[in-house]
Amino acid sequence: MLSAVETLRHFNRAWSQRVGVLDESFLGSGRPLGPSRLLFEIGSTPGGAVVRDLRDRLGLDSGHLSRLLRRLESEGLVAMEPDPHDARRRVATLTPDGRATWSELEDRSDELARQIVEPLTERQGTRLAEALATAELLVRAATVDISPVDPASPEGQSAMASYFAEIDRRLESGFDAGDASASDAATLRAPYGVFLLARSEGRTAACGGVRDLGDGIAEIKRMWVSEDWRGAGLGGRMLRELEASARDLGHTTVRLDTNGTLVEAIAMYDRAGYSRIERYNDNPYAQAWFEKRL
Amino acid sequence: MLSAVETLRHFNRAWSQRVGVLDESFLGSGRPLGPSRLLFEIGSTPGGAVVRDLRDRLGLDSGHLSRLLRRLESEGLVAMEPDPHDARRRVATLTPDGRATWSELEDRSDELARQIVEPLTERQGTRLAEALATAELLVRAATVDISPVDPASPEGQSAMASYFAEIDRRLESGFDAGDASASDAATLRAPYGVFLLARSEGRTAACGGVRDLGDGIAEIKRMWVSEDWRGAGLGGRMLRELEASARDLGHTTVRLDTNGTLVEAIAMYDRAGYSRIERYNDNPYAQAWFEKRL
DNA sequence: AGCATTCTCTGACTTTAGTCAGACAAATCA
DNA sequence: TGATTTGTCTGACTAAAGTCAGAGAATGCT
Repeated sequence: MLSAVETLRHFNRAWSQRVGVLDESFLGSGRPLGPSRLLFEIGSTPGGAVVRDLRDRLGLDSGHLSRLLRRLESEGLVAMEPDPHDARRRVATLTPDGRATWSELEDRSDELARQIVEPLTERQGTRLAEALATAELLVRAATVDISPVDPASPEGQSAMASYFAEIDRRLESGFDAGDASASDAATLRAPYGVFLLARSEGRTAACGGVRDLGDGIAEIKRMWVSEDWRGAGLGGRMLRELEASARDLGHTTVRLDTNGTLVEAIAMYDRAGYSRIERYNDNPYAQAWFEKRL
Repeated sequence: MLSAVETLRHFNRAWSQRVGVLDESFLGSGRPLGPSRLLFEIGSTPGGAVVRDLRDRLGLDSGHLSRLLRRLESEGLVAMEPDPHDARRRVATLTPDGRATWSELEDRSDELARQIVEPLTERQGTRLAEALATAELLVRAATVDISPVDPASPEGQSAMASYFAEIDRRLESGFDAGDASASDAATLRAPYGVFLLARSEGRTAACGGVRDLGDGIAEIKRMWVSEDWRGAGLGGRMLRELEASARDLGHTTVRLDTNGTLVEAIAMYDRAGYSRIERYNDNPYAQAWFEKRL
């Protein structure tokens, strides 16, 4: 039996040999690969793509990208206009011609995928799809970027809002956030707290905060994992990151509370080595309280 | 739920973004990508790589490849010498320096894979490895090349030998091939027969033959799937290809016989729409006889 | 208001990658 | 044995990719 690392290397080799190479030759027919990829990326970004983002996503040099854009522009495939919110930025959108070319690329890419799936029986195709979906979820989970953000920033606020919305949906009684997000903005930050965001491809996958309760005790709050990410172990990872942050901030114990409805959360805390303790706060929504020594 | 094609496209995107790109930047540090890949390939070929094979495997133009080799040679990483069996060919082998550089590439590639696996828990790592192994098997199976070969050719003979060896191993009574492979070489070929080989990366994955029994009836013989390929549905695909060949050769019915020990084979014939018939030959090793109208 | 920063773009390159024609030697086929 | 084919190599290119410095406008920060 091969180790996970070896299996991954094997797979990568086989995959890039079969699919990757085909992909390139398919995408870049007529046009060189660079412009094709760029066109594809612009077309896949609803509402037009900011040049800056394209640079990050494709990992291109700014001069290089600029020239590629100019090329697509002169071919009449994309149109550039300044970003209304920030006149330094420029937004690239597809012209009708560009959209047509984009569709061709789409079709070709579909065709390629079909070539792989087609020789398989239906059962095998399903098995393949399941395996790839699992692998994708795990690989994405392994590569999410977890880093601290300002809880008052737009990103932070929007993550917090997602958390409140879910709690409200899941608790029978509903949930009234009140001015919670304002107070969080004050407590979940340095010097004794932190608010972490897990991001993947610019989208928020999970969040969680640490605040100070005094006496070396920290409290984990607002922990939430996006629907798309359930089952990828992201909750566990976030929890570990939060604990590590609490330790770094000088706390020796972490506590947290939760509602009985959130069964997955409770199971996770048990697994992570938390023990149940007596009520330590007056949170009306809490029904279980946990603690773990760091 | 996404279709298999969509899932595959999704996966491909996520994979090449995370692993593929990293891969390139890892492999090609210091040296450009082309020479690195070449060096890697030469080092992964035991006993040195024939230039011709490298060209096929890497899909390079002969002039281009020649120059890349010259470059690695002048850096003292590879040594070229004529192939003793065919003085037109040249064989590239790594020098000690080349082997050291190769190991670095290996390590870096390992390191990359580890970066993906590491953030996962052990259970998740195992799940990922299983998913990738499944996916790899199926993708490989989907992309094997099945084509007719001369049963007397070295490749054909070696496939046949694998078949005989397995039968001998699996039948309690053992199996005496006798002059079977000589007579196969005569019957499993045009105008009324054929011998198909399934190849993947130059290695034989499966084989099977069709011969003429007269009266529009064909017989499928010597069907065999390599150990490495069990469970990938390659047997079923080979069977379908053989039936198609028989049809193309003008036959209207196919028959085959098998030993009772080969239970997977029997199950496959049942699934593929074959019905059991009376003994139609005097094969002493056969215990079950099947037929299917095309 | 002034200074540093961000964003995009152009100019002026260098490196890689890839193509095509043809030379030459060795092997294969008829 | 002579004509073909196969395999490698060089020459002479073109195209694509990528790098680096710096200009100029817009924004953010204090």
